[in-house]
Amino acid sequence: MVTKQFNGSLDEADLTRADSLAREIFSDIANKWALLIIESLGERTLRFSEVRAGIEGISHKMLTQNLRMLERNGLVDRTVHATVPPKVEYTLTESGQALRVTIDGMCDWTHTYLGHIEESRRRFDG
Amino acid sequence: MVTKQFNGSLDEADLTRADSLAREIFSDIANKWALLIIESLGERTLRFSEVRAGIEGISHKMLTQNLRMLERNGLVDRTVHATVPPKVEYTLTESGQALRVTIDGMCDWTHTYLGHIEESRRRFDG
DNA sequence: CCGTATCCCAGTGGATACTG
DNA sequence: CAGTATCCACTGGGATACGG
Repeated sequence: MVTKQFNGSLDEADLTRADSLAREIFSDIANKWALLIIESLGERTLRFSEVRAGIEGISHKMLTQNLRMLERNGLVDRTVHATVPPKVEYTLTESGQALRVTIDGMCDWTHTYLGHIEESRRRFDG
Repeated sequence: MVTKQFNGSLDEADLTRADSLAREIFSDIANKWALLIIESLGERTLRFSEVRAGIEGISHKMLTQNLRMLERNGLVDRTVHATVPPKVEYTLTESGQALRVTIDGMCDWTHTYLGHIEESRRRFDG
């Protein structure tokens, strides 16, 4: 980008691009299944079927779709073992681990405020 | 719950209930719009229309719906000023603030790994 | 076992209009 | 200005089947 040679910082077009990219990534990742998959993988390496078993209610399709998305964004590594039957393993990358830490925070939050939330719901619903 | 008097910990039924509740809360909150609303509110108090202006692409309906949900779960306070025209203000509660901290973490993460992600996508798509 | 493709329905969410 | 309701297009996501 030509304007960069005139100043060290990003120009407006770059900022816009970076923002919209950030927003796109956020939209990819800020969904229930993606977060649950990351949380479920944790520090382990799991097979497709094991991830599936660990997440109640996720369909085959949603799991595939989200794992692909996470792989594309570099959050999980996918290893195919050329055996019969095939065996495919998933594991979090460094960036995946980094995100997991923040998701752990969300989970902790949920448990910390469970009581508050239940009570708030009762008040609201009544 | 009767069994509680026999031991200090939660019985199985309670655990199941707490888990499914936690899961339900997680499903409520782990969606793009809810997270963006919380992040956008930050430490400020904003009117409905101001929140809307701050979040590109959110529809009137989605904003209302998510604000209601957040209010119900006790993450935002809603104050109606009985003026003409009406003025409704939203602000994060203590629990909302606590969750915001973890969402800030996700945003930081996004910006930290922006480069990694872009490159990973290029590799994947090619 | 894992992945992709196809079909199909239910529910999400946008647009619009009306109320307080 | 904010909320609710109605309508409807659309797609998200489940079920299923087949391929590697």
